[in-house]
Amino acid sequence: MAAGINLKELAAELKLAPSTVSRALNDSYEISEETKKKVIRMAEKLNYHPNQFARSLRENKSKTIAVIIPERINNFFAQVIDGIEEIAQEHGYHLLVYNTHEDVDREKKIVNLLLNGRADAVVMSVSSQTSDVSHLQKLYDRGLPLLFFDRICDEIPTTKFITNDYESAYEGTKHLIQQDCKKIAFLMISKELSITKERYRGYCDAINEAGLVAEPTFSLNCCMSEEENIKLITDMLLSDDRPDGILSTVEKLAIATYHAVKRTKIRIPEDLKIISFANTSMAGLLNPSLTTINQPTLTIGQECAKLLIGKLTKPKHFELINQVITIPSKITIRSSTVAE
Amino acid sequence: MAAGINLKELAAELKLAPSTVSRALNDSYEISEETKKKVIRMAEKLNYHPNQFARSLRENKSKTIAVIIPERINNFFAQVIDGIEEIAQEHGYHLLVYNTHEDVDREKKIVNLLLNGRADAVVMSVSSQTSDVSHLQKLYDRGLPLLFFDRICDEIPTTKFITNDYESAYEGTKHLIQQDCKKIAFLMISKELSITKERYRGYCDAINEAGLVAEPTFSLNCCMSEEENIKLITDMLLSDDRPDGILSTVEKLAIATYHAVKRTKIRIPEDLKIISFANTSMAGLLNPSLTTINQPTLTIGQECAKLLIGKLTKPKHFELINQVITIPSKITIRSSTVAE
DNA sequence: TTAAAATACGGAAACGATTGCGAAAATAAG
DNA sequence: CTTATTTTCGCAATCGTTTCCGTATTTTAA
Repeated sequence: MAAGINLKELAAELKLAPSTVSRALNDSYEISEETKKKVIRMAEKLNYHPNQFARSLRENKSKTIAVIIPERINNFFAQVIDGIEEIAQEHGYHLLVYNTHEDVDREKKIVNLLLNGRADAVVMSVSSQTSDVSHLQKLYDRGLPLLFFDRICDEIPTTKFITNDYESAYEGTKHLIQQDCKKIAFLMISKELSITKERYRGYCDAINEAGLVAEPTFSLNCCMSEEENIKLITDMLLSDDRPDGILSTVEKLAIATYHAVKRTKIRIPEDLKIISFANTSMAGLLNPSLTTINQPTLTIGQECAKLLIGKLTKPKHFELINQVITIPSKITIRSSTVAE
Repeated sequence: MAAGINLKELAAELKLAPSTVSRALNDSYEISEETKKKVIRMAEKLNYHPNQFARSLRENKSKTIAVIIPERINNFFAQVIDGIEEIAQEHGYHLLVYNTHEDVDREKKIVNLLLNGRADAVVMSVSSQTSDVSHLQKLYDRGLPLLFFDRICDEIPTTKFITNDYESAYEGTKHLIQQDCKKIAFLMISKELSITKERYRGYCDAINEAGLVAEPTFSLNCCMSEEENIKLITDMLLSDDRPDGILSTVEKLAIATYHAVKRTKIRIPEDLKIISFANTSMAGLLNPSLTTINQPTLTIGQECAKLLIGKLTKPKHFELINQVITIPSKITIRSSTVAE
C-alpha cells in the first residue's frame, strides 16, 4: 500500500521540525514565507495529507455533521440534505447520513452511536414512531448541537425549522371547500408527528370555519406498507360514506390514493378532489396532475446548516435557542382539485 | 458541556489501569469475568463512550465508508444507498455521503478530501462529466478499497457492479420495434458514461438487427437543466422527421419527454412509444403509465457493501479483482409502449 | 517442595497531528 | 559594541485509545 506520508516523515525530508512543518502548512505567522513555500512544495510533491483522526483527536472536533432522516427515497428529505450539504461543503464539513426507516429502535441505535463524538452536530427529522425522546435528550445533554427540521421534537429546547404547516393545511383544506368538497378526509402516517398535529389543526379549523365537521373516520392513519395503504384508502373510497376531498400530509399517501383510485370507478377531480404535501417534479404529469403544497426544501436545509455551522465555528455569536423558525410553503393548484 | 468521561477517568474511578479497563471493555481473554462485569457496569453508570478518533488513530481505520453519487434526488441512487447502508449498519460501519451534482470538479474535490483517511473505502458512481480519471487513479493508488456501481470507470482495475445494460437496452429497443416503431430515438445525459455506451450498443444492435438504421440525429445528448431538456425533446418531436419511439436511458429524461409531449399534440403511445430506465413508484401513475426497465437497486447496494466490508474485515479472503459483476434489470411493460 | 505455566493486571510507548514555551539567530535600538 | 526586540524555529506535552511487555500472583506439574 502506498500509504500516505506523515508529518514527521515530511519534516525529516525537509530537515525541519514537525512543529515547523505543521505551522507552515497551517499558514502560521511564525513561519517565514520562504520556509512556507518550501514546505508546501514538498508536501505536494510527496502527496502529503494530514491525518484527519489525529487532528480531530487533538482539536476535539470532526468537521462532520450527522444527518438523520426517516426515509431516503423521499424527495423532501433528499432535497433538504442537498441544501445542508451545499453549505456544509462550503465550510469544509462532511455529512454522515443515516436513514432510520421510520423505526424508532434504529433511531435510538444511531443516536447512541453518535454519542462518541463522531459528529460535531446533528440535524434530524424524527421517525414517525418516536414518542419517547430520552435518546434525543441524552444527545442534547451531552452538549452536542442538535437541530430539528420538519418532524420536530418539542421536548428538546433547541432551534427547529419547519414550514407553515398549520397555514398550508388550512389553506389547502379551504381550497378544497371552495371547490365544493363537503366531506374531506385527512391522510397521515402518524398522529404522533409534530407536522401531523399542526396540519390536522389547520385542517380542522378550515373545516369548522366552513360549518362542516371533521369526522374521525375520515382521519386515516396509514402505515409503512404501500400496499396496505392502498387497501386502506380503497376501503375508505368504497365505503358508503366516502369522502369527496382528500388532504394528504405526505407525498406517498397521495401516490397511494392515486393507485387506490385506479382500482375504483371514482374519478379525480369530479368525484374526489385531492391536494397533498409533495415535492416531486412529477406532480404535473400524474393523471390528473396533482395539486401540491410544495415545501421550501433547499432553503430548510441551507438554513439548518448555516445556523449549525455558525454555532460550531463561532459559538459566541450563534445560539441554538428554543424556537421554531417557519419557512412558508407554496401551494400549486393543478387538475386534481379543479373540475374542468 | 457534560462532555463525556474518558478511559483514564473511568479507570481512576475503578482503581484500575487504563489498559485493564480497555481490555475489559474489549472483552479480552486476559481479564477476569469479575473485573469485566465491574468495568462494564461502571462504564454504563458513568455513560462512558470511547472516543472514536483516538481509536481510529490508533487502529488506522475509521469504520466509515464514503459513498459518492452524482445526484441525490434520484430514486436509483437513493435506493442503492439504502442497500449499502443496510449492510454497513449490520457491521457497524458509517456512511459519508457526497453528491457531486454531476460536476467533475466537485467530484475531484471530494475525492481529494477522502485522501486523508476519513473513510476506509469508497463506493461511487462517476459524474456524467468524468472523463479524466486521474483523481480516481490517485485514490486507487493510495490503496483505498474502491468500488464502482452503475456508472463505472473502466480504467481503474477494481470490481464494478452494473446491471445488464446492453441486454436491457437491446430488449427494450426490440420491444419498441415489435410495437411497430420504425424511428427510435435514444435519450442520454452523457455519451461518456459507461452505461450510456453499453445501452447505446444494445440499442444499435436491436435496430440493425431489425434492418433499421440508427440515425445520429436521433441520439439526443441532454444536459442538466430540465427546462432545456424539455425544449430539446420538444424540438425533436416537432421536427419533420420525428421519432415514433424513444428509449430513455435515465428516468428524468422520460419525465422530460412527458413534459415535452404535453406541449405538443403528440399522443403516447399512438404517435410515440417510450420506454425508460427508471425506478420510480409513480411509473404506473403517469399518463399513460410508463414502460420501465427497473434496476435491482437494493441488491446492487447490498452487494457493493458486502464485498467492501468483506475486504475491510478479512482482506485475505476478499479481493477486489478487476471484474464487472452484472445484476439483471427487469422490464415492466405498461401503456406507454402498447396501443390499446 | 520446587519449577513451570497459566492467569490477571500495570506501565509505557505508539498512532499523527497541534501548540505552549523556550531558545537561537537576525535585526534594530541605544 | 552592547542590549533589546523581533523573527524563526525546535522541544516536548497533549488528545484518548490500544497493545507490547513485564510482573506479581496463583495454579499445575514434576
